[in-house]
Amino acid sequence: MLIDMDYFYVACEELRHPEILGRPAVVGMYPKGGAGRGVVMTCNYMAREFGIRSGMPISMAYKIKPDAAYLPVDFDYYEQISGRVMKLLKPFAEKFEQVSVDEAFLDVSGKVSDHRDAQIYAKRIHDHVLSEIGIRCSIGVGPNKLIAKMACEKAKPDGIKVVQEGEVKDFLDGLDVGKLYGIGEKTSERLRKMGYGTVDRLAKANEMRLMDQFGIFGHEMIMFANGIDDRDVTENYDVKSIGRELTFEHNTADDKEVDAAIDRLAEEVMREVEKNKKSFKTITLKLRYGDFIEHIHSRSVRLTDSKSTLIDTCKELYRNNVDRSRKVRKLGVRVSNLVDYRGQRKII
DNA sequence: TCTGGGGTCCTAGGACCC
DNA sequence: TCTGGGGTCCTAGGACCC
Repeated sequence: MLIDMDYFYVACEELRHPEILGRPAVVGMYPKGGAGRGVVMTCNYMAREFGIRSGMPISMAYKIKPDAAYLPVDFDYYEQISGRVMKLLKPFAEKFEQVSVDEAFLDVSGKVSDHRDAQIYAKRIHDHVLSEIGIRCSIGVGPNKLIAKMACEKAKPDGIKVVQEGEVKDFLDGLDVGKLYGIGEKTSERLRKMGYGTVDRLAKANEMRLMDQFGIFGHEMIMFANGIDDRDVTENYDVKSIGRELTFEHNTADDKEVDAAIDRLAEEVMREVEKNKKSFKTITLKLRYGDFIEHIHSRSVRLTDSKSTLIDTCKELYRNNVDRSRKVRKLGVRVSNLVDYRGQRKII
């Protein structure tokens, strides 16, 4: 089962701002009355009726619907609600895997006997979340993660869709390849050019030809196109990297401004690193220039948990690599190669 | 209309070691 | 004189997902 909260961020805002209920509403990064440089993160279905979509520049949404409710993102608040939802969901599953703030896989293989049973079980979960938290969700049920996930897409909003083993082929046939999980814009364009525009065509594709073009991914795509997915629902997930980024209000070439941003980002990264009790080895600085081209610069150091090492390394990476002929739009700081930090002992 | 931020995984070349 | 194969780690870039 894949359970996905409907328009989660806006739904959270509706909980604490009931006055926006019944209005088109948008949660976005830096809304600033439509003047900010952010995008729509989530919008409710009323806003979607006007053509507003997540990922759309907030300025565009504002032109379409200036009188919608625009709210700034508050990740801490959404995570708090998310924690309550996940705690409610967990007992319904034999194995439970949270995949994002608003999504989780539940292995319920031993809890239900057939598809009717699954439908009833899913409805119980849906109603429980609605009554306890006040948020609606959509639920997809299938023989594996891939089908559950894609069934959930069909179920949205506020619905339940069960796809049985024998229905998988019918469910996938005729679907655009871009709808298949893991196949985005670039890959679907390439597949279309090769004559594999639909999932059923991809399912029967020449494997050698696909692997020649895409490597192991070519094999995986064919498996997915045939509805085959043997990924397990994995309970204990370990974070692999921690990062923070920010977009400047105006593109900049000012070292003082960049340094201040590095200080801030490093501060937040370290807070998260400490919360997760990790040390790190690799430091990555990301630069996006005014022309939208991104570059990353990284360096591995001795295993450390020191904020000053993080800050100094980032500033060095910046000075050694920045292209002075362009201005910087966005800056990112990330640490990876994480190792569990053991107790109070300093790692030398 | 002008484009966010949090992540994961894969690839490929080069350095280095045995 | 010209030359191996296996493996790991590092860096940079890119696709994708939510």
